[in-house]
Amino acid sequence: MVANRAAIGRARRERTRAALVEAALAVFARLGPDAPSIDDFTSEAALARGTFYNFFESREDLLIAVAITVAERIEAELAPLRSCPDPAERLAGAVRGYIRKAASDPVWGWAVVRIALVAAPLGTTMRSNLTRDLTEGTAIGRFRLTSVAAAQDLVLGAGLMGMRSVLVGDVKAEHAECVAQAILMALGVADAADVVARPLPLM
Amino acid sequence: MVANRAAIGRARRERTRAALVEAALAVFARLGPDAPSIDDFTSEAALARGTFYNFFESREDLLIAVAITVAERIEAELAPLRSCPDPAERLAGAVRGYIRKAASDPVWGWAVVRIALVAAPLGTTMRSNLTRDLTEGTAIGRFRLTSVAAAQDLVLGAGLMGMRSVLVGDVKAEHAECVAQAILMALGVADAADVVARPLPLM
DNA sequence: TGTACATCAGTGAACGCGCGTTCACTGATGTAC
DNA sequence: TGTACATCAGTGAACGCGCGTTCACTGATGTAC
Repeated sequence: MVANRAAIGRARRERTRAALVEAALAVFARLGPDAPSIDDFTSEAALARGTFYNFFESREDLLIAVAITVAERIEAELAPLRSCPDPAERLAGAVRGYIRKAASDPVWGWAVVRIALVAAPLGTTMRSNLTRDLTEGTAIGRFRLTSVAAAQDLVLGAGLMGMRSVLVGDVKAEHAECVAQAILMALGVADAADVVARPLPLM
Repeated sequence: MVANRAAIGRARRERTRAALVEAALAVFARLGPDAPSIDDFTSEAALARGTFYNFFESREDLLIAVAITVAERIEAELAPLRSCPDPAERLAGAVRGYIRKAASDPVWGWAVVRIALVAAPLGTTMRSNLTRDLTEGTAIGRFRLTSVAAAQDLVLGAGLMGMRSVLVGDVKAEHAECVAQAILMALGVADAADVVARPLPLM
């Protein structure tokens, strides 16, 4: 019994908060950002309704917390990819990683598909690496683009729809690679097929 | 006073229903598919709340009616495009048409962006012409695809994100053409830039 | 032409459930002596 | 070591508003004579 009361209390609070966020992730994945009630979250987490207000001010607030968690989870898995020198491989790897993770963790996948365009922290995270890869790839002549904004729309839109198809389920196993390859072709990458054939360096 | 009562009543009902659908279009565009209340629709249309139930059974029901209207509106404008012999030009023209219409009619545009993936009639309409163009274009060697499903995801996803960017507003005037060109490149169309440079045959 | 009647689209008050929000309380756990 | 006390995370009953849904009614308009 060395730890003092304050630290123990903080740890307990932190665990409860995490349970609430995890439950909310599942609820948002199932119902989208606007439909769920406060009770949906707390009963999913097996907590009393009043507990919600010990941690969050509004549903919006909780949505942001979920978006941060969802983003952190995939970015951690994709970390090894960031050290790859080829922007084309990094970009394609990220697309493949997101789609593959949607397939292996559908709750996470549905959460992303449902909230990515609504919850700022998630959308921002996805865009930041993308912008870097696009500008660097253009600078070194790896990509040929008419417009960075259009390329962003294409990568993000195709990626999200790719995740969605995998989640709905009527699609073959290499869907992630097919989508990634089509995206690289749009960016003017001649060896798109080769880049996509390489193994993914995941955590 | 030749028309009989029944016909007059039907016409009046039809006008009221149309007003409700039009109001709902604006409300869904503003709030998305799940957030609005019944009162949001009727007060937007300046009708009594009870009137809603004279025409629709549920919000879901109204959403479907809106989706049909939204789809019909753009398909009518794009009708001349369907007689074009080149599937690449048809597909690119549809993408350009959707994005350009989002720019010129933002209420329509936001409605599409918000409900396309949720309301079946709209998504189905968008997919049906797309599938036809993709399979025909592949058959005659105009497109080179690794996967039709991946190409569908790419076109639909990029198109919707392109519309969204135009609606959010931080994008240049030829965004529609840039997105369409990138999509054609993804489909292996060598003369993508030329195809996209041609004038759009709209109604 | 004028009047009395019939129809029915649209109204809005009323009901009651669901849900957001509050807050006095519980009981688990650490601390003092 | 044992007991009394303090803290505070989590509880859940209670309140009341918002909103979905119903339904008796209104009044505009067509029809009969």
